[in-house]
Amino acid sequence: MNIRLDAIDRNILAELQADASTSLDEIARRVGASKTPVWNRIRKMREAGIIKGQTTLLDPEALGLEACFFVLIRTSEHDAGWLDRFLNAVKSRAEVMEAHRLAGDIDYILKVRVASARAYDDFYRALISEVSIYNVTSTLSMEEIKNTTALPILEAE
Amino acid sequence: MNIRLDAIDRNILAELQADASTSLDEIARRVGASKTPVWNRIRKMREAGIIKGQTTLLDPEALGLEACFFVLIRTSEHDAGWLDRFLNAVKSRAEVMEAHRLAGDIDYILKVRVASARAYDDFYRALISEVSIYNVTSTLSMEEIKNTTALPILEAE
DNA sequence: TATGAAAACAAGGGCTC
DNA sequence: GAGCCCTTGTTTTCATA
Repeated sequence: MNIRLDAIDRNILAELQADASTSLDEIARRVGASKTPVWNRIRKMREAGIIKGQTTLLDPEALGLEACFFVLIRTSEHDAGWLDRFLNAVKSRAEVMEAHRLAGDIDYILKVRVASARAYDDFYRALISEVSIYNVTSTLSMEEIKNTTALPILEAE
Repeated sequence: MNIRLDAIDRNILAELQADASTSLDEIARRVGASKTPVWNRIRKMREAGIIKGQTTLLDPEALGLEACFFVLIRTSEHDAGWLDRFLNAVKSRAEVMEAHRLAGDIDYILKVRVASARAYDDFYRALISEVSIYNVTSTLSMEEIKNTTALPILEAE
């Protein structure tokens, strides 16, 4: 699983993150190598799990997803049954784009995309009816300043 | 820019989100249409801005990005100069994956991916030296429960 | 006449030497 | 690093409702 990445590998990854539809020839030209080695590097990084897959990015607003909420959750319950129900609810709902367990006084944070404030309220009611939650703060995003899928590529590991 | 999406369009988008490398033939088979109409629909949705592009998803840990922080920011300053510096700092730093302006008592939230707590501290110091911030809460993610780029495809708009 | 099936073409990925 | 093959994206043509 662990392979060391050199400067060329990192450049290839940066190109693939920027646009997955860039042709092998073009990537090879940009990183200063030729087709075969570039393709072999990509294959190795895919096998090593560094490259997880390709996806198509869509515009949320064009799909009618006008609202994005961040949900800060504090809970008093930490038993296995509660956790199972919570994880299941979070993973099964497509509105939940992201969910993290946090260190500190907030236990969980969710990022939820929905059509409207009304749709968020439906989601919220469904969630708290499935799992009891001590304290929830729902915060509407007024403006998406930045949202990138491109991970920073570190200079050296 | 605005086009109405029917059930087939939405199925196509769902397939493309799940895996952008799926071939046209395969998508056509799955949505119950043939190649030409599927291709025309994809082209239209690209022109309409619904499809924004393709990207490659990488594994953060394999890239040495072991730490993910959520940064809750309250600020006392809201003048144009401050805002410019803040937006510029956020947009130019590759560690910042996501930034939103919020409604409510937290003004901004950032999601930041870095190699370590130490690297986060470097980022944090650089940020507050560029822009003065009234109150910052930095929270480490202990576990990424869910993280998807696939937007929910609503049944009807 | 508009839509989809199907064939033709071209480009690019995957593989070998 | 050069080159081949074959899949697949892209375009055009043809048929059909």
